Amino acid sequence: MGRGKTEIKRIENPTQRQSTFYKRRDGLFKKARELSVLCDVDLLLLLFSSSGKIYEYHAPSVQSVKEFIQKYEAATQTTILRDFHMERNAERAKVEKLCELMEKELRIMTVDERENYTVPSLEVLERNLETAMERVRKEIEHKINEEMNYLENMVREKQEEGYGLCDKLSHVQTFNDIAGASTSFNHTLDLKLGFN
Amino acid sequence: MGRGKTEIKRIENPTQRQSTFYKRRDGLFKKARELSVLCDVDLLLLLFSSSGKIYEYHAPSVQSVKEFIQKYEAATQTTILRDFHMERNAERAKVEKLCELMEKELRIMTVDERENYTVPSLEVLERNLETAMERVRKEIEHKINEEMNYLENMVREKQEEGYGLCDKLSHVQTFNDIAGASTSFNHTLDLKLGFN
DNA sequence: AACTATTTATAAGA
DNA sequence: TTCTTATAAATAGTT
Repeated sequence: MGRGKTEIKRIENPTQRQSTFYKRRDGLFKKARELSVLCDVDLLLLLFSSSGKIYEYHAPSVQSVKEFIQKYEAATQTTILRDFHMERNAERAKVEKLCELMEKELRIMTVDERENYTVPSLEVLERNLETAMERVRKEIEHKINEEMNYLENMVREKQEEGYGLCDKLSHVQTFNDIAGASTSFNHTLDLKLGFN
Repeated sequence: MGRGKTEIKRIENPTQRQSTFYKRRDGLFKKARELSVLCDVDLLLLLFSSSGKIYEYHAPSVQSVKEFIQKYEAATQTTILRDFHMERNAERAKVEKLCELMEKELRIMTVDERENYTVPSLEVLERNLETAMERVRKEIEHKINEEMNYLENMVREKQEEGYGLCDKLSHVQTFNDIAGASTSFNHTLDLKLGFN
């Protein structure tokens, strides 16, 4: 368009570049708006001019940049989320195993070192240890479940909004069966182990 | 443009809307590219078609959506992206805290119940306990690090396979900075706690 | 910022 | 979808 054909390469003259920037930026924003209105498209356009200024446009249907990007993330980062889940589950299993082993070792230790204790005293000790471990394990499980539910809900929400990955190659991965979830971490560790 | 003037309002006929979408989407992406090249602009364009497909364009100078968003975050003082790393670290810290608390509680317990033990015996016990906890903590740290490395490698691999979002218009998102990672799980828990 | 000669985008039709 | 083409729209060069 215009009085001469323009080659698409960086305009070296700063004045001309600036002038072209304004005109084309306005043109681009206008086109973006038209597309979003005509075709019912959710759209976000962010740009930094060469001088570092930010300009942004988002479709009327889009509430905020943040909202939009999070949608985008949900649609594209499913893989990462899934891995995150798997990792988390593995980690959880490991922590549980650790706890079991700790319990075991500690029990052995206590028995070994207490030959002269009375049986009732040993029983009390053992019961206390068991209670403690039970609580610890429950607490861990609880926290992990919370976290899982949180993540699951987040993903489901995004999904229900109808966002998916494009075309044949990238499919949204449904998490329904991946289980997974995450803690809201709103609990203070309460590990009073019941010995007092 | 075209054979008739078009009013800018939602096109109700789905066929026509789809057709217009393709044409204008291509036009918009072209304009975006031209602007970024001509005027040296960092630019990101993301859109969801009404059917939920994602299309994206970012200027050649932009490595990835993530990188761009981080720049945007820095420039606007906002937080948009979920930080899986930080979440992971937070969780790890919590597990460590758990372990510490367990250690503490168990130590209190042992002391409480052993008034008639000799001091050297108590010291041995305490030393053992400490060694055990040290190992447990190291083991956890080690496994988590392994896991992180694994994920990191996996993500890098995927990237190199040229994994991308849709067609010519959508660019592969580079995950360079998403870091991440995960364990290869090739270790057997070796938690001989050193009491034997 | 404005003005236009031109180029470019695209609506409608095939 | 994709192509063709008449026409509307964008904009380069200029003031």
